[in-house]
Amino acid sequence: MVDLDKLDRILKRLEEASGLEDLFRVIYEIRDAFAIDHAVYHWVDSKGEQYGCGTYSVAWKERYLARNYLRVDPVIIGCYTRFHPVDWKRLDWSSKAAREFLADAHEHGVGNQGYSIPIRGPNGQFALFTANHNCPDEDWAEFFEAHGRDLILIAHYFNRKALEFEPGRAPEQSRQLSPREVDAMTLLAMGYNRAQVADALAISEHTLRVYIESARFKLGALNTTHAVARAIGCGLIVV
Amino acid sequence: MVDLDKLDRILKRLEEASGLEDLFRVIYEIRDAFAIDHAVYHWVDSKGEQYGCGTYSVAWKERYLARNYLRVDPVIIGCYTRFHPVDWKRLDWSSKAAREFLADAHEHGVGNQGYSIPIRGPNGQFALFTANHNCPDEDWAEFFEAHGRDLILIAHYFNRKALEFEPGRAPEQSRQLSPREVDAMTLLAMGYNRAQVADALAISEHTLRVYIESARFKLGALNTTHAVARAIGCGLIVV
DNA sequence: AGACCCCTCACTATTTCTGGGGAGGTGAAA
DNA sequence: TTTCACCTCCCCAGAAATAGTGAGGGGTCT
Repeated sequence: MVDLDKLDRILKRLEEASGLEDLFRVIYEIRDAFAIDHAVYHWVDSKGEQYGCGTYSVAWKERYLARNYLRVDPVIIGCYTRFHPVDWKRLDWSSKAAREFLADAHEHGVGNQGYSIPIRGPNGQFALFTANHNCPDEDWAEFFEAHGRDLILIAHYFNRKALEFEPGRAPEQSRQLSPREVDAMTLLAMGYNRAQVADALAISEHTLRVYIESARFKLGALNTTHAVARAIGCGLIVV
Repeated sequence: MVDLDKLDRILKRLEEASGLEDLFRVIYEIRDAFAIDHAVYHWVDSKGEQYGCGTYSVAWKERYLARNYLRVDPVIIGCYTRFHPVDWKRLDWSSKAAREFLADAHEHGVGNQGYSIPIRGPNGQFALFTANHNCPDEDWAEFFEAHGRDLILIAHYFNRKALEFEPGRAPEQSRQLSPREVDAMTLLAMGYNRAQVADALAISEHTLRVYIESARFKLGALNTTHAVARAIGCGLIVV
């Protein structure tokens, strides 16, 4: 087990990190401290932008992006609906695309065992912190039994720094919707059309339109569907 | 400082909790273990529903609900846009409503010092874990310097259980979309209109429409916006 | 007291989406 | 081998959303 001093040092290093390069250095330290093959922090934006920081090979990182694996990767898909950190074995690898993805990953040096921790920040920010290794199932179970808590803390501190470095994320209060706008977005997300929403809110359809347009404007959305998608992605409404 | 055994015991208790009553018991243990006046877990839904579990007096809890303090409380408002755990002193107490709220809270036994940890789960779930006490600033700074990490872990485990107990959050992976449908939903969620999506996917707009209708049918959605909302909500697409 | 945001309502013309149809080809699983 | 889900294409009429304006009353914060 990683002793407290080691964990302490890693968290301190994370706290003191002053740039993305520092994070990149720390991720290697984490890998070495836990004696695993790979440690990876993977930021996924609600806009679909992503930022990875990890010990995977450059070739694999590029391939991941080039093949748009973000939309296939069961780790992303699985963790997105979970709070609990998850062992890769418990994810859904049944689809053909997922199996091909897995095979491809193995060929690029990704180990067979994985443990991923979902992390969420304000405005629908989402990230994953993953420990990856190549070993038998029993060893792996032992590993995350022993280090699960450490990894949660590391994931938390890592994301904290990553958010800090992310430009244009601090004063993002602009993305707040007024109560009426939230109502409108919520009902639209529930499948009602404008006439029904206006009726439900007991306002004229003209008024409703003003809300929708206003919300669209605030969210920087191109149309109603986009606005609803963003509102959900940003956690402004619940579906 | 709380020794490891104590933290260990609390986390174990949280892991093994089998009902909301258990959580209620554990929150008192946490308060005693850290020797503070209050410990509170506060779930806030984007719909405005809330669920509190803490050592505050019943009178204060009722007053909080009755006065709809959720919309006033600077702790909620401040933490909602932050990832970092936050000392109450660093929040914005400048508005009149906030100062009145604070005075009212003090009168109901809430201590002057607070340290709140924002926690987020899937589907825009949001909760706070708060440590509250009555003491001088220096003592408080020392407290969360010493116990910040413990509290993060406790908050994480607490929320994990709370999500588990929440009905209607069961794994609902039943509805799967075909790759093309996922593409279509994704691009629609990104704000493209049908012509643009069809163009991006290099298919005719008619074909695209078949995908959208098919996805709509599979998701039991009433229209495109609804389908996109559900696809996001079910984690079928990443926005 | 002025600035600013929120809520409410109105018009017109244009573009886009929806809900019914029908039809052929491919590939994987049973 | 058949079945079944998937991908691709087509028509049309009616319903819905969008763009570009406008205006007035209410509240809150500085």
